[in-house]
Amino acid sequence: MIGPEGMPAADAAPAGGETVPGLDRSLIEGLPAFAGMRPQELDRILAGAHAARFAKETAIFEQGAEATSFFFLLDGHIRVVRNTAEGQQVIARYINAGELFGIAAAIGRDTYPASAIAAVDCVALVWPTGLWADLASRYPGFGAHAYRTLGQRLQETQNRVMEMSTEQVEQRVAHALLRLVRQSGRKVEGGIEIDFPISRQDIAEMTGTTLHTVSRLLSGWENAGLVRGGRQKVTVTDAHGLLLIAEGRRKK
Amino acid sequence: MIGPEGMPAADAAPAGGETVPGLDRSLIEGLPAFAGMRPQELDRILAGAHAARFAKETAIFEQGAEATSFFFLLDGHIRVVRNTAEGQQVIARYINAGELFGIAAAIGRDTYPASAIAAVDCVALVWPTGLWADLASRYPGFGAHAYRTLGQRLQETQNRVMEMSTEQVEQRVAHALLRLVRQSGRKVEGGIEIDFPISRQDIAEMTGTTLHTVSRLLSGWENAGLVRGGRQKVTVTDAHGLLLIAEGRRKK
DNA sequence: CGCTGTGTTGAATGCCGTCAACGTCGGTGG
DNA sequence: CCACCGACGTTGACGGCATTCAACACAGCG
Repeated sequence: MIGPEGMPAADAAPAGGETVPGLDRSLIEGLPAFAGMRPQELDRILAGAHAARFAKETAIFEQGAEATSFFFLLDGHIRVVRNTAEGQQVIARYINAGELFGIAAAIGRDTYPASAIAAVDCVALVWPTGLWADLASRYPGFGAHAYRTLGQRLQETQNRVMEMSTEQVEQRVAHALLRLVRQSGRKVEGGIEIDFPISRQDIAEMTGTTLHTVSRLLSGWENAGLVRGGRQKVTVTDAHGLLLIAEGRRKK
Repeated sequence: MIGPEGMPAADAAPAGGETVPGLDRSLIEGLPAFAGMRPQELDRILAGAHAARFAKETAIFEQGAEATSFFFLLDGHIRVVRNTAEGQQVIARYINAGELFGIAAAIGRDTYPASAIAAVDCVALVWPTGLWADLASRYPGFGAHAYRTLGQRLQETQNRVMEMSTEQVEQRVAHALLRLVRQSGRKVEGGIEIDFPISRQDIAEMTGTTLHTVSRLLSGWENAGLVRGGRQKVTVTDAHGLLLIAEGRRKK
């Protein structure tokens, strides 16, 4: 985990945050997105960025807004949300520390296709969109990593379409939980806990169901000893058992 | 439409087809994917490719196979299909003439994430995967177009997730039909026809439902004068009426 | 100490998947 | 050319899963 230590607080920062002088290359060196770069290249990349804090439950950018920046999450967890014309919302994915996000520029868009909400207090690097082409071409490894990320997200999204097409709600929720603990899990005694606050409603919006159904399923699983619930908290205590449900091979 | 005329037939070609000498740059000049390139650049790009024919209902590549090539569809329509572990299949999208496909290389994959099946007889340009990095960096416009395409597909896929999360089957099928006629429609008297053979089962696999439900819906819409059906054929006769259904604003 | 957001649980409705049977078209081979 | 056969399509009946409606419990916070 990348801590915000030494990061000057920029409370109530405007979207895009405030410029923070003296970003240290140790923040990003060794991370996959910046692999294989020499120290002075890292400095050059950081020279175009500033760091910003985003308080829990604030929007980092909004769906439909002009894509003025792209981001790299240093610390925290972000919820990417899409709103339908009718006002319903769907959670597209969660972003973890170490991932690029808001890279509309990379795919030639000029507005953000979704909103990004800080699930907890977050710290991110922010670059102006105009720097994308420059960075991607000057540091091919960086661009390649970004496009690989994009490809992975496309594939994950298609997996989700497949799940929604072929599986029952119970299996989809189980799959979603397993994905969450794999991508954002934190070991605690007795299981793996999802590392950020997540409500039944959130899980419902990830799986295309209702909070009622999610609540019922979690209650049942808790009785069966597969998970432990809590307010905006889920701990998986028997990942293997949950996998059986996810794959529809449960006994009953 | 780009015709296969003058294209030497390469029946029973292996995946990847047979090399066809003398590809003419007129095949691709003026197309968005190759916009802004000088004639000799087009020739250079074509020098690395060969053209191949793929007979209707044959596989151009298979999910999980090593990604040895990437493709540009000159003529025809391609069905991109993903298979679940349990043997069910889901149609990820259709590819039309003028689109790149099989670009696993662009996102750093070494196997194809889905299968590509020729929905009709097709003609495609084929490049070895190893040429991707070269082409994308030497001709930035080409790379940018490919990544834009990728981004559009990601967004379409996410739209589909939203539809499956928030809409009823009836609306999803209506949306799917509208998308098909918009992307692959051919004007006929009395409406717009989907330009390739498509069965009720295919539509079901696009929308996460069953052929029975699709059949019932199409029958109903035919009685209401919105579409005309046929064996592996659908013609939309009242796109506006269908849009009302798609958006859930139908009278009854 | 009340208010709001979150979570739980019961009951009823209904969409749509499943099962079943039949009809129809088109290609193929005799 | 015609008969056959398999793929595709239609329609009815039934039932189950999950949403919807409703009521209540509980926690955190001002």
